[in-house]
Amino acid sequence: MTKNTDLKEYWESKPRLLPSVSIDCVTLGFHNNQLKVLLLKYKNTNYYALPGGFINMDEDLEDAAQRILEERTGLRNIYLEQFHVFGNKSRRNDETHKQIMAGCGIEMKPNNFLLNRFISIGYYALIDFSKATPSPDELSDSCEWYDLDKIPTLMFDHNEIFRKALETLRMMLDDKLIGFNLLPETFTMNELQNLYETILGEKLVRSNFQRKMLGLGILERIEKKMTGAANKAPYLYKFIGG
Amino acid sequence: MTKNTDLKEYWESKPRLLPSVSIDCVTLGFHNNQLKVLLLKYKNTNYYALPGGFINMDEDLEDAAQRILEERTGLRNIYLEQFHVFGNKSRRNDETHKQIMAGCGIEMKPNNFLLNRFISIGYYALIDFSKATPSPDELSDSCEWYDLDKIPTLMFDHNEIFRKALETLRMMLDDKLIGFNLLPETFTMNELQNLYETILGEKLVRSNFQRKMLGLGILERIEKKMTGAANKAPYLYKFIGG
DNA sequence: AGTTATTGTACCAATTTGATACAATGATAG
DNA sequence: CTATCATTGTATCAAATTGGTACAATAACT
Repeated sequence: MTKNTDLKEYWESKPRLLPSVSIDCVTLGFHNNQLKVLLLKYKNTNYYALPGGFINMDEDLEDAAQRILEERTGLRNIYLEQFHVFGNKSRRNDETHKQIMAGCGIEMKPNNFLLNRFISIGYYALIDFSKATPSPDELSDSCEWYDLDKIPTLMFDHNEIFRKALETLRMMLDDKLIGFNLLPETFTMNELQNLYETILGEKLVRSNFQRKMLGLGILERIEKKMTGAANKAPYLYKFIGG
Repeated sequence: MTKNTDLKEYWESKPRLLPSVSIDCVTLGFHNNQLKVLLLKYKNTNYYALPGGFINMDEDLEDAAQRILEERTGLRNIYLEQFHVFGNKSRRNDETHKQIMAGCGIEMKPNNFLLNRFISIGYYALIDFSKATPSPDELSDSCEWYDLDKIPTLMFDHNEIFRKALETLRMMLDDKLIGFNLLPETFTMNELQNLYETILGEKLVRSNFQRKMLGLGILERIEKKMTGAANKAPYLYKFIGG
């Protein structure tokens, strides 16, 4: 499905989708001590957007979100959490839609289903950066990681959706112990602390952080990690859930 | 709109509604030291349900929830909070729907829009029990308060929706200081404590609770409340938001 | 062997929380 | 009019948690 004629057919003869409802995913990864978010750029436009999609008629909401994210990251069974529904009546914009489709060489008829009103269910996804292989969809020519302080202006209300996701993540971080989803199997205490500091946006005192994490009883100490640096080698830890 | 013919017309010629999306409200009040939830009972059936409704095409989500609740309680500008979207593909049941409509003397055609798949956005509402005047909708013959330990089996997944609402409320109670919405303008510290204990489902130590609440700096002490009981009279407090 | 930077942990002060105690106070009973 | 009673507002102290500093251990480099 790369030729425009195929695309056009695809978008006009969509399989049966749940009307009015879409999903947008705030997909976070952690790399080089930086929190990153996955964004699409639509072909031949300057529109950036969160990865998203629609729900098949015979598909549970959560399954739809998993499917959408698998298509963008290659990963299955992603940690994700619903955080808010965005449902203002004028959150979307017909002109933007038309330009995006035009960028793919598709002319949108006035009765195209995409021009109807949609609400969007926001999910945030926490994934292991090193395992994901981002790939764009049919309408976009890039799907890439962006540092949180370098997020461009996104289409519609996607900046607001992102903001709300981060706010929710911050609130849930201690409560649900979800940070580990952003790290590989094994990690050092320093990496874990950097992750927490990045999400919370504040410095933490090292010794207290270590005490707190070890006190939770959810970390298994694996072995020493010889870094090659001129200092004591840190332990590697593993998350033991439950 | 009380005659069946009118009703039938109403349900078959609905104004333009957002397809696939409904709203269900977990409406809580506090009375006689008991937390209570508002439930409907459909006419001539044994089906109980959370108050709910649909979204008009030109209506924001939040406004729709406010409208639905105003219709059931007579109150405007209710404190409410979105807490989850329930979107399993088989969360609703055609047979149940038909029975409910049949209870109102309406025969549902197979293509009735109500028989399509719907997702439901859950809102919880906290209201001043003494100010609400519950009133049933066209399909139900009662709209009443139920003690939390006397909730009947509800239709579809409404018991699950209720459970999730209460779980969310418990988590948010301290964080967002929302409990005050369940009390009248003025209240005693004892009433406030009873409310907290009921929501959290656990006893709290009186002196510590008082210290904590006063320490928040959001309570204004109004005057003594002479109760007529053989003891020291408590102060009345008022919530000062922000 | 000495230097260096970072790690794991110990330690103490400050703060918060849990639990008990007690004086103050409206009403009632004698 | 005084004694009694139940509940309120507040004080107090111990226990637990958190914030901040210190220090020995150690892997690699000089």
